[in-house]
Amino acid sequence: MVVFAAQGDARRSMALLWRGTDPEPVRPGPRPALSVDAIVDTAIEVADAEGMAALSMRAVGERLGRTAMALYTYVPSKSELVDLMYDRAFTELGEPYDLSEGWRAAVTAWAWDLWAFFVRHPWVLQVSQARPVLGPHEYTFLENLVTIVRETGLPASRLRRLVSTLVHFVRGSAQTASDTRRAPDATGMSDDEWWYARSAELETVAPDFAQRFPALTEMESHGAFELDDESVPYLEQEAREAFTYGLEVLLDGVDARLRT
Amino acid sequence: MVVFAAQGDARRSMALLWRGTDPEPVRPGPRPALSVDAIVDTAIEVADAEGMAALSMRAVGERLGRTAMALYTYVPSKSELVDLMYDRAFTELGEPYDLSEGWRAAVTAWAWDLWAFFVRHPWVLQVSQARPVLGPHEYTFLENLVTIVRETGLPASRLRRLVSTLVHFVRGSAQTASDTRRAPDATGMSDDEWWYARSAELETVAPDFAQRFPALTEMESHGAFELDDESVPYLEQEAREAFTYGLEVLLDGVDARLRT
DNA sequence: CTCATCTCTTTACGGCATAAAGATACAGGG
DNA sequence: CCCTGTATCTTTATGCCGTAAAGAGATGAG
Repeated sequence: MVVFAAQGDARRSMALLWRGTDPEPVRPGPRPALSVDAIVDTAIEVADAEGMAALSMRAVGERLGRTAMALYTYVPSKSELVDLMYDRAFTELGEPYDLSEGWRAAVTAWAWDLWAFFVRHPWVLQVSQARPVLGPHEYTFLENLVTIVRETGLPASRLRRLVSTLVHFVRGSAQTASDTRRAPDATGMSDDEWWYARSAELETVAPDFAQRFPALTEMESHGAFELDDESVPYLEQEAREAFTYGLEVLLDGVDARLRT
Repeated sequence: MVVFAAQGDARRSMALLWRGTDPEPVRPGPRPALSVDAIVDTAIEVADAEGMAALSMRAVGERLGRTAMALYTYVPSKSELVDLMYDRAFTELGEPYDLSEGWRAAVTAWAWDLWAFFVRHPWVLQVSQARPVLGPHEYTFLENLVTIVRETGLPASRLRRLVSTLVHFVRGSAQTASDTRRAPDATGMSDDEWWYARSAELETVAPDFAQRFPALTEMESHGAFELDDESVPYLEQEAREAFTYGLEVLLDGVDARLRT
C-alpha cells in the first residue's frame, strides 16, 4: 500500500530531514551505539533487497543487532523513517546536468538516471507524492531538472506542467519496469513459468480470444521485439524500448510546440 | 505496498476471472448466502472508501455480516480477491470509443476516462503491473485503446510502445492526483494546515532556500495557477492542468512523427 | 556518591492473513 | 423417513506487524 509521507510532527520531521553534519553535544546516559544515518541506511538496504512489504522495524533492528524498539530512540515512527529513506535515496541524483549539448540531451540523461534510480529503489515509487517529503535531496533533484528545462525558454506556468509531465512519465514507466524485475523473486516464479501456466489456462478458458480482442491479438502477434542481450529478460528490454520511444515522442512534442 | 497480482493457482484464478454467468449447479450443503460477486463488490466499496490499507478480510466480512474466514469459501486468498476486484473495476471502461473525430480526439477521451477511473479507484494503482491479472475486462479496456491507436497506421511494434507510453503517462499523473485527493482524509490534515506547518518549518530550517534552489524558487514564484472553481482544491486543479498539458504534448509528438 | 538523563530491552495490545477443526445445513439415496 | 457426504460458516490459534509502557542499566554533571 501507499505509504503516506510527512504525517508526523512537522518540527521534528523537518529537523531530521535537514539536520546538518555537526555532531550531537555530549549528554548524560549511555553513548548511542546507533545513529539516524545507520538506521536509514540499513532500512534502505532492507527495502532494496526485499521490498517495502518486508521493511519492518523488527527487520531493521535485527540487521543492526538491536530490537525493533531501539529504533524509536532515534526515529519517531516508521512513517518518518520512510521519509528519511526517501530523501536520503535522492542523494544519488544530486549532480547537476551538462547543458552544453542543449536541453534535450540533458533531459534525456536526467530521465534515464531517474528511471534507473526507480528500478534500483522500487520502494521509492510507493511513497505517496501527495504530501511531498520536502527534504533537501529531493529539492536538489528537482532543482536539477528545472535548471535543464528552463533552457527551453518556456514561461514558469508551462515549466511547472512540463516538469510534472516528465516526472509522471518516468514514474509510470519505471513502475512497470521495476515490478517486472521484482516479480520473479517476489512471487517465486519465473516469467516463463508464469506465462506458460497462464496462457495455457487462458486458451481453455477463453478459446474465442482472437475474435473477442482482434486489435490486441493482431498487435501482439506482429513485430516482436528482438533481444540484443540474452542476459536481460525480454520483458525488461521491452520496458526499456517503450521508455526510449515514449521519451522521444514526448520531447518531440515539446520541440514541435517550441517551434510554433 | 504493492500488491502482487496473479500469484495463486493459475487454474482456479483464471476460472474465477473468466467465469461465465451461468448459475452454479445445486449441490448438497447449506445454500451459499454470499457469492464471489457480492464479495468482490463489497471489497471494492471498502477499498474505494477507505483505501487499500484498510482493505482486510475482516473488514469485507464484517460488511457482509460474516467473519473473515467465511470469505475463504468463495475466494482462495486476499491476493486473488484483489485480482478479481481489479478486473471487475475495469468493467467501467468497457465501452469502445467513437473514431469519427479521428484518433486524437478518441485517445484524449480515453485518457481522461482512465484518469478519472484511477482517481475514483485509487487502489487500482497499487496492483502491480508486472504480472498482469489477465482478466476479460482489462483486455477489453486494452482492446479499446489499441482499436483507437491503430488508426494512426503505425506498425505493430510502434503501436505497442505507444500503448505502453500512454498507459504509463496516465498512471503516473493519476497517481499524484489521487494521492492528493486522498491525503486530507488519510492524514486527517487539510492541504492548507499541512502546507502552513511545513513551510513555516522549512523557513527556519533552511533560511537559504532561495540561494540553494534558485531555479525552483523562480519557477514556483511565477505564474501561479488561477482557480476557475473554488470548490475543487488548488492542488487537484494543478494536477488536472498538468495532465491536459502533458497529454497534448505527447499527442503533438505522435503527430509530428506521423508527418515526417 | 547521587541524580537526572539517556539507551535499549522486555512485555503487552490490538491488528493482520490464514491454517485447522468443528458445528451446522441440506440434496440425494436408501 | 433417516443417513451420508458435501458444503457453508464459526471458533480458535499461530505468527507476523507497529508501537505503548515500564523498567534495567550506563554515564556525565554536581
